[in-house]
Amino acid sequence: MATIKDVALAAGVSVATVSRVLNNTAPVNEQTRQTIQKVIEELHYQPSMIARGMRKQQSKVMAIMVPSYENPYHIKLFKYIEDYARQKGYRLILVGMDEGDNSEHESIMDLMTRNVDGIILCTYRGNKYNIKNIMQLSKRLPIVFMDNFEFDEAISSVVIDGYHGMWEATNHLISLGHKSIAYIDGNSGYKVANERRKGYQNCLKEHHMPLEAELIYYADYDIEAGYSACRYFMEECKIRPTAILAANDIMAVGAMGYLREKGYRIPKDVAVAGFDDIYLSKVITPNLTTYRQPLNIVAEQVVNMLVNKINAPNIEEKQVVIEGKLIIRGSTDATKKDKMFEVIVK
Amino acid sequence: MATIKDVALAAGVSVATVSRVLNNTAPVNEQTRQTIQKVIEELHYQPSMIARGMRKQQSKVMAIMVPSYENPYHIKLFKYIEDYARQKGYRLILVGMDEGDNSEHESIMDLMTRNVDGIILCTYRGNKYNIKNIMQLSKRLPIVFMDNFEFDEAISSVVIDGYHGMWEATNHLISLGHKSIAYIDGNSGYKVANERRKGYQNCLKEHHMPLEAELIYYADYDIEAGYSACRYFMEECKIRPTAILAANDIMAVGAMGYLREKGYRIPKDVAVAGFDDIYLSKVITPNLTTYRQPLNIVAEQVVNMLVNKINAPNIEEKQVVIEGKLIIRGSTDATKKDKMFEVIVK
DNA sequence: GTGAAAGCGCTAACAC
DNA sequence: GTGTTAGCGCTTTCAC
Repeated sequence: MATIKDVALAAGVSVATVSRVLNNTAPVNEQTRQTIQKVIEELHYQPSMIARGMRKQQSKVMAIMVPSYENPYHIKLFKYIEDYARQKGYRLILVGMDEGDNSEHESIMDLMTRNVDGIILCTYRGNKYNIKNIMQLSKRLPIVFMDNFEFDEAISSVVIDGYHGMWEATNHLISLGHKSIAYIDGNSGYKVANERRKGYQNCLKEHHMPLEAELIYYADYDIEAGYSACRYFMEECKIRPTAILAANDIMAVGAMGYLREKGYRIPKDVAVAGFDDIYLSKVITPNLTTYRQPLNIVAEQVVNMLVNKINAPNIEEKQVVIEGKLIIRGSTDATKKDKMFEVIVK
Repeated sequence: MATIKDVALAAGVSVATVSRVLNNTAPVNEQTRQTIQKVIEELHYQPSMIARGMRKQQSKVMAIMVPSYENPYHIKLFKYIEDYARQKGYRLILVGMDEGDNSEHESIMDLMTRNVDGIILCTYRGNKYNIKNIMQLSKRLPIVFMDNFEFDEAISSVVIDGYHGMWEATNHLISLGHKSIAYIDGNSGYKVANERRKGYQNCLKEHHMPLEAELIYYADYDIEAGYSACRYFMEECKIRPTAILAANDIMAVGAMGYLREKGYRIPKDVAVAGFDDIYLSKVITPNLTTYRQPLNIVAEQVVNMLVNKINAPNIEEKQVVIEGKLIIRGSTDATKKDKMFEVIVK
C-alpha cells in the first residue's frame, strides 16, 4: 500500500499538502491539487484509516452488540443500522454476546482497545452487576441502548412500543372470541419485557377478562423456549388456552412447532401471534400474525442518537419510543391466506 | 483510557520495559515485572490494538465477505468461523456484498485501509472483470475463498462437496420412485453451481433417466428466486415434475411457499429437497430434506488456511473439499414426522 | 535488565 | 499557499 509519503514524494510536495487535499482542510493551489490528485490515482493511494484514527483518536467505526445471531430480527436490524450508519460515514461491526457470563463487558473493553467511537447495545440481558460496569463505561464511550434494561438513571435509548404492540395483539385475539389467552413472556426484570406484558394484561383488564398467572410462562427469547412454553401450556396448565401470544416471533415459531408436532390445527385449535415481523413469519404455515417495527426509522433514530452522543459527549440522555403496526395473518385469522410475497414478479 | 506511558510513569520504569512484560519479548526482573503488573491492574490498562497494529503492520482482524445477510446459512457460517478465529487470536468482521455492482472490490479496498490481515470471500458472485481485480488484490492481501468461482489459476479455497450432496439427494428421490425431478440451479458459470448440477445430472444418467433441459431453472439463490422457479415448473413447464431439488435451502423454502399457496401437498404431490441444512429446514412444514455440512470442520479449515497464508504469503495455494451428509425429512419422505428439536428438554 | 529513540501513517499547529 | 515538525500509542533496535 502506498503511503502519504509516497504520494508527496511523487508529487514533489510535502505530506502536509497532500493531507490538505485529502481532507479539504485548507486552500491548496489548483495546479498542485491536480498534480496530487493524479498521483493519488496512479498510485491507487488510499489513506490508512488506522493511522488517521490513531491521530484523530476516533475510528469512524461503531459496534452493535446483539444477544445472539440466532434471531433473524437482530440480523435484519444490523443490516438497517449498517446502511444508515454508512450514510453517516461510519462503519458498523457486529458483536454477538451469547458466550460467557461476563462477555459483554469484555467485548466492550475489546472494542475500546480497537477505538470504536460508539456502541449500540441491543436488548441487553446481563445482570445488575454488569450493568453497573457498563454504565460506568458509558461515561467514557458513547453507548446507545435499544430495547433496554430498566435503568435507575436516564440513558439514551430507543425502544419499540411493546405496550402498544401487545395491547393491539391481545385486543385482536379477544375480538376473535378467545377467552383464555396465554402469554410467553421474556425474562422478567427487563423493562421491554414488562412493557409488553403490561400491554397484554391491561388489554385483558379493559375487557374485564381474568388475569391468570398460570397463563404466563417466562421464557428465554429463543425457538426452543417457545417450544417448551407451549408444551407447558398444552400439557401441564390447568386452563387450556385457545390462543398464545409470544413476546417475540421466534418464540411464536417454536410454539407453532410444538403445536404442529402434536397435531393441533392453527388457528382453529390454537391461535398464535408474535412480535417483530421477521421474514420467518411469512415462511411458516400458517403465516404468523405479528407486530411490525419500522426498522428504517429505528435505524435512523439509533444512529443519529449515537452520532450526536459521539459529537457531544455531554448531550442530554433521552429515550425515544417508536410505534409499530399489527400485521394480521393466518396464524390467528383463518380467512387470511398464506402469501410469501406481496408482489409476485411476473 | 490509560496508555503505556501512564503505566511506565506510575511504575517508575520506561515504556520499553512495560512493553516487554506486555509481550514477553525479553527477560524482565521479576520484581519490576510484578510492580508493572500491579500498576496495569490498578489502571485497568489495556494496550491499544490500533497502535499496536500500526506499529506491527497487522491488526489480528480478518473479514468474512458474504453475498447477503438474508441467507441464515451465511450467518451460521460466520458464527462458526468467528468462534474458531477467536481461538486463533483473530477477531472477525462481517461484510455483506449485496449492494452495488462493484461493491466487493470497494469493500476489500476499505478493509485494506483498516489493516485487516486477511479475507474470507464466501460464494463470490461477481463478474469476470471483478475477479481479475480481486485476484490482483490477493497478491497483497491474503484471501481464502469458500465455494469459489471457477478460476483459471489455483487458489486457496474450501468447498463443500456439492457433487456428492446432489448425487445423494437425487438418488434418494429416485429411490422414492420419482420419474421427473426438477432442479433449481444457482447462477451458471460458477464452479460450485456446476458441481452441484453435475451431481444431479450424473445420478440421473447412472439410473438411465432422461435429462430434460426444461427441468433446470437458473435462479439467484434467494427465497424469491425459489418461489419463481417453482412457479415456472408448475405453471409453464411442459413436463410436470413430482420432485424439486434446489441448490440451496432457502430456494427450497421459496419453492415450498409457492406449493403451499397453490394447495399442493408436500411430499405427496411434489417432493422438495435443499442443500445446507439451515435451521429453517426444521421450522417449515414439512421439515426439509437437505444436505448437512459439517460447519465446525469447514470453519477450522478456512481459518487455518487463512492464518497459514497470513504467516507465509507465498504458501502453496490448495483447495480442500469437504463432504456433508444427506438428512432425510418429511419434505421428501412422508413417513418422517416433523421434529423441531432432536432432544426435548424435560 | 533497562532506557532512549526511531518510526508505523497520518493530522494539525506553527512558521514562513 | 506550502513546508516543518510534533505527536497519537505502541514495538523494537541499539546502547549501556
